[in-house]
Amino acid sequence: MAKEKNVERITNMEDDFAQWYTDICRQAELVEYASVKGFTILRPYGYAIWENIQRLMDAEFKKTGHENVAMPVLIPESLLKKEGELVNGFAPEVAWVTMGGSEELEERLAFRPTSETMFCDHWSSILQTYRQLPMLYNQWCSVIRWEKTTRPFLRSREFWWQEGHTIHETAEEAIAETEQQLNCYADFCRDVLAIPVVKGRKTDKEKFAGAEATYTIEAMMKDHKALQSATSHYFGDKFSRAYDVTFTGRDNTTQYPFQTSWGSTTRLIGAVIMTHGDNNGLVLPPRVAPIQVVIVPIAAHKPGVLEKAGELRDRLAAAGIRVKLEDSDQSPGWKFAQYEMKGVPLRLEIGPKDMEADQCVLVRRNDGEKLPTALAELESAVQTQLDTVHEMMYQKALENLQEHTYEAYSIEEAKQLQAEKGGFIKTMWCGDLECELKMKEEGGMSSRCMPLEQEHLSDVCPICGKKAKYSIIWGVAY
RNA sequence: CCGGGUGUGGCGAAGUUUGGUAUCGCGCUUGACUGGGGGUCAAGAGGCCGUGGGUUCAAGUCCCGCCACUCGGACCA
Repeated sequence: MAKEKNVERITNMEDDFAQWYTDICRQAELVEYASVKGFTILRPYGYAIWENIQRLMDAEFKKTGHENVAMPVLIPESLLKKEGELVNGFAPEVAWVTMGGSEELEERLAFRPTSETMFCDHWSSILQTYRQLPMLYNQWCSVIRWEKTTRPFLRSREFWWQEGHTIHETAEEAIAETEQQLNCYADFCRDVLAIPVVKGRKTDKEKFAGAEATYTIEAMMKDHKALQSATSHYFGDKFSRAYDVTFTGRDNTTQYPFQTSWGSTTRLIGAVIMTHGDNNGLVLPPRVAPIQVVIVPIAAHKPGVLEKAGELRDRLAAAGIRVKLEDSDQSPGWKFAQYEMKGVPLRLEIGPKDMEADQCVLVRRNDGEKLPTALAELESAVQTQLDTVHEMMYQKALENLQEHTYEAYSIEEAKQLQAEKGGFIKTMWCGDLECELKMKEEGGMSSRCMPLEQEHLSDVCPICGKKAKYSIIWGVAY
């Protein structure tokens, strides 16, 4: 048997899922801990995934007319305090700047935990007429929240994200924007990350501080826990009023615009890891994989092998595929294991035997299938396999989601299902906070969302027995 | 923030019970042979033992404080 080297340090996900996750983050060279507690460094390979997410998602935002801006990283305390709920929601986790050089500042400045206030402040100075509306802004940046417990990608004191902020003339338009962006996220997860999600609305308890409504997409990880993967908020005119953002309407009266915000973060990378990864390491969806095909030459010293491998690399690169020729002098077996750890969707093996037959061998990361492929049709075969891998990954994740979603008709049943199987538990709900708290306390689950696709499971809330208003999903969340 | 665990070359560990001047594997460097699942051999480089204090002739080892990471919980998106 071959000796195990690097991978021996990866914990099996069945033994300890949390440790498996941490091992992958480090072994696949995605992140490293910084010397500031709770902060992480995104290493080149991890950042490359984020760059692909940014590039593809940003293109979607642009299609619907959004423009990117850059706001200051610091927010004056007085400005942050103008909207009460937002302040209360974020107060425990705001970091402050109190010194400028050696001078104490007259007013302390908050590192942005989110930028609603900055956008509102800006709009209050530039908005004059309904003709300027809507304003559809987005920014890619990092924010700081002083979290107590941190984990790579899932929760850290600084994280990278995009935050969209828009204002509209009417409530209807703003609500439509909120829905559009939620759908944008859900489609992105499906089409780019191969992650199925449940779209829904948050309960009052779980919604964003200051929002009128918060919409969410919830994904299920391989350990059957829930991960909130993006959110979209409708604010009504609450912030507009708090920050005195006004415009002159069509009827020549002063009006407050209606506002939305929506965000997704590097947490999406955590979702990718826990949705697709296996005991050999990362499994990356082809559309965001920094390397889509790794070429491993076999017997590279034999005449013509490296030249042929280089030729194949050039052909694939010319076809727009992200390809890497692994021509180091490591053994082929080492390379196989290494690029499996890094989740590269396709491996291309080329050696003397292949060259005689004018073929190469493609190997899929997700299922290990080896596919002898004629060199003549390499580009199309690779493209087809990349699409196949994406589709297979999505289907597998969808099965996981569906097979671990259960219906419950009593709190005992919900409790038992969660304890024995985990996953999403669907019930009806009366809408009362007490029942939500009871489910948390007794069942150990928080509400994930009230799905947009509402179902009628029964007439009553299984927790209190009163008339049910909504169907709702419960789960243990990250 | 509460509770458990862990900090020893880049990584993983042994050594701590019984104090005596740091060991092993991997990785790294150089060279040769190899090459279709983590190859072989040879010669090398690399360590203020997380940190601050204390006890002692002597501390990786004993005592006290602190810090970081990690697992679980609470809090939180």
